[in-house]
Amino acid sequence: MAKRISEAGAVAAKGQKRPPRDAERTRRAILAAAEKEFAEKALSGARVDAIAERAGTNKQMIYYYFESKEKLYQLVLEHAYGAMRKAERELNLLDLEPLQAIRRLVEFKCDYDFAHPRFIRLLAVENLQNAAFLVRSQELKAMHDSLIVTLETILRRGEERGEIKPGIEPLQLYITISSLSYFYMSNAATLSVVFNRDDLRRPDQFALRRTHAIEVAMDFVRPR
Amino acid sequence: MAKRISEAGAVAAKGQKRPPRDAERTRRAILAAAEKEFAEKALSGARVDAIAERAGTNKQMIYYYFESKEKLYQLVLEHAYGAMRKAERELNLLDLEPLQAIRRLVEFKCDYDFAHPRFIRLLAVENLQNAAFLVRSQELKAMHDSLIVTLETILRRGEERGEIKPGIEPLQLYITISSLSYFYMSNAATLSVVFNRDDLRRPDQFALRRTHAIEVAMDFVRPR
Amino acid sequence: MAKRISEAGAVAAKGQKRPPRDAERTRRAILAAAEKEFAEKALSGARVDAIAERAGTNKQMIYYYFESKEKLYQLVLEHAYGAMRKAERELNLLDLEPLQAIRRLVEFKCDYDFAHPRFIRLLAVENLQNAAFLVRSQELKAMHDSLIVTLETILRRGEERGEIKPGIEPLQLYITISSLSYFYMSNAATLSVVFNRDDLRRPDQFALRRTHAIEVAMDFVRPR
Amino acid sequence: MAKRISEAGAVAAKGQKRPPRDAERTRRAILAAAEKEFAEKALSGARVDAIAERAGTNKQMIYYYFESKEKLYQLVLEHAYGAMRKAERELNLLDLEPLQAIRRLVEFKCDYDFAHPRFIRLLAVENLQNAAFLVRSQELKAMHDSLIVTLETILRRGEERGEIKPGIEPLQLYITISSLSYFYMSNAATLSVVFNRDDLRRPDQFALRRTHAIEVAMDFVRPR
DNA sequence: AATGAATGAGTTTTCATTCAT
DNA sequence: GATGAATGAAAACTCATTCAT
Repeated sequence: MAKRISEAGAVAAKGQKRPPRDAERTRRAILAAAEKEFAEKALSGARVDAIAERAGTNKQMIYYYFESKEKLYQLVLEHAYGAMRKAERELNLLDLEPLQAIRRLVEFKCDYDFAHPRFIRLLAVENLQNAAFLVRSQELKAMHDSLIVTLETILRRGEERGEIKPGIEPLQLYITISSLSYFYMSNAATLSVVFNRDDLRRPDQFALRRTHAIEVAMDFVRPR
Repeated sequence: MAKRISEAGAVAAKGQKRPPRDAERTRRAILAAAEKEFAEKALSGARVDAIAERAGTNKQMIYYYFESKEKLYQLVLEHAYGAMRKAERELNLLDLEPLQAIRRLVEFKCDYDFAHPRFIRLLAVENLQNAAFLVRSQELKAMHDSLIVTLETILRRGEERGEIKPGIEPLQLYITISSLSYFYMSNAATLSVVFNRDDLRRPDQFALRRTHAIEVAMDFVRPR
Repeated sequence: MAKRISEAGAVAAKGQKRPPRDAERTRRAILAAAEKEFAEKALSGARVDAIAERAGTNKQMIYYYFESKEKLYQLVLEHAYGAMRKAERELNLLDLEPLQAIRRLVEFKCDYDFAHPRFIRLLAVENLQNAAFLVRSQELKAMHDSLIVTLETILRRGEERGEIKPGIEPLQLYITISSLSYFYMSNAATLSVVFNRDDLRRPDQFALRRTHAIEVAMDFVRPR
Repeated sequence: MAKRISEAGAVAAKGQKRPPRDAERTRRAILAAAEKEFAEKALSGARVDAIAERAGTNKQMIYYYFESKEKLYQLVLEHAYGAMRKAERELNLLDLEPLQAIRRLVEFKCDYDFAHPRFIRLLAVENLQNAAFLVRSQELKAMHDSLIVTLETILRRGEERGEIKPGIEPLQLYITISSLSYFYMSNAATLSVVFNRDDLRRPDQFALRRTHAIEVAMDFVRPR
């Protein structure tokens, strides 16, 4: 983008009044912009310039607040992943009946994945990088496997009451529940092309997926 | 890029002797190298230089044979996707009993995903690009939805015989079957970190996943 | 490009002190350097690196300020052509007697062509490109044919007074007047070789051309 | 241009039968193609690939017959320039009456320039290169200034008879006569844009130029 | 805290030329 | 004579990062 000397800086980016020197505001604007950019373009495809422009600020601010593109990515990833984990914990699944808890988890996964397409993309990006940045995150590693323990508890309770098929591995179940909506969302683009369906991401179509996912999960956990 | 002069010129990257001036061989070497590079680094992260080095040739050959990095990516994608579709078609599911057919499809998906990690990654890459290249591929669009028609036939047959639960949507079922192994493979990196399990990609662990996937699918399709 | 670290950063390529971080100065230095490079080597032969070096900056600044080599060329062309047109307008030919006006125009064309060899070359370059960039220039197209109207007025005035031969086409006259010095300057190199005259571009030799050109033009416009 | 292995060389370029192994034919095809390419794109912009394709042969033949791109350019230039000089000599101006000879020369220049736009362009190209290749051409330098001597003779004859204004410099006259059609042709592209006339190169328009050029030259040489 | 200017190291692509058959 | 394959050098352009104000 060529700079034109004369008009430089005369008018603010969006024409909205922006209070000058608001550190926190700038920081957040950069983080939000970075989330979009990284989700859309992956780490290697994201451009610092583009992030600055999206944030309505300039490149230097990114280095001022975040040190480097990679550090910024790391933070974005932690934010996105942490938010999902936080929401997951707030489900308080242990307060529900076993079957209700399973159903609730499936619903949550579906709703979250549908509502957070950028999270889905960031996760895909990070997996393509072999979780190189997730590994380094002390914060996220601390959240570890509490969910698996929770699921284990729920499954055992259900088994004892005869409401849940015995022998289910909590990790496998979690992965299956996650996959049911994640794959649909993460691969919607190619699925749309291959099956000539351009409506998969429409709410009404996703509702069908959600119903289906619940049925698959419940059919699996219920004893026959 | 290190220059190898003496012995290295004689011995190709993989230790096989490479006859000079063999167009077809060079072409294939580039395609194979590109598949690796694109699968590892995505389109934006892949380096033409790196592809050339991996192929034991120089980058100009890439332009000679493939015109551009993007055209090369397109071809790689078509090859990888086409190969999967071909294998899928060769299952001849219509020759099997309905339940056997469903089980066979799940097994195939698991085995294929496990055996072709680069295909999984290329698909993830392409989805991050919103299938921008798949859309342009006339070849792949032609393969369209024959599988969905096949699944529909199988499901109806099974319904009629009372072996399969009525009302199952073939597209939803296909997506579910696909997701069961795909998600496990595509997200193995982050799952490993989050659940502190560095063994998910080991064959024995994947075997557990495979068994689980079959059970989930069969529990879903069987009438209760 | 040699790295100058200590004192060399202070002193620019031409021995003039160059204040750092002076956008306007850098921009102008690039434009001036580009004019030279394009005039000498044409668009395809000009090197972005060479322009940067001539401007005492680095090539990235060229992209920063001008976006691309072609855009830079476009600007250089517009500058050079615009300057000539401006000078032409400032002749105020309508304020002169008809014959004086014609003579004045011939003198101007000679003087301008002789003083601006780079303009001559840029015009040749642009013509080799079939005026591809001039066509796109809104700015230059706006200057259009005011000169032809002016000439028409002068010719008609002269005709009425019996000072100018009737029936002269203003466009043909303008082209002829332009050609008399332009061709001499644009083709001086080959003429020098073919006629074994290495002095054609010397001021004294050009003065002969100028006198000759005036005579040709005046002989043509005067009634017999 | 990417090569597709399968179809390589199966069909000839234009589908016309081309006798294999005809050295002279290939040579000429390359020269003709090169003339077009160099005239269109100048030396730096011309592509060896493009010349080969235009000639319906391959790059290597160019090196086989002409050694290098520059040598090929040199030959093209010599051919084009030599042809013009040859035609000029064949005018046999000394056999005509002085005024007839001048008029004949103007007509010839106009007709030749109009009929040989590539020659005009090659000359412009060579002048942009400061006649670097013309200088090296022994062949062309040998043709030297015979024309100037001829003109001198004609002028003196005319002077003696009182048909031609005394004191005319033959070199200046030759340059003027050359410029009258050359400039019109060489700068037709920019003139068209600037004066909003897209018809300048049409035969009927050029005929007007020709008439005008003759009038300018004759008005100049005739005594008043 | 904010901004525009500057830079070094890449990255894709091009191109004249040569090699092998 | 003819052709396709191969290569080294350079070209335009990009991009993360830092400097100066």
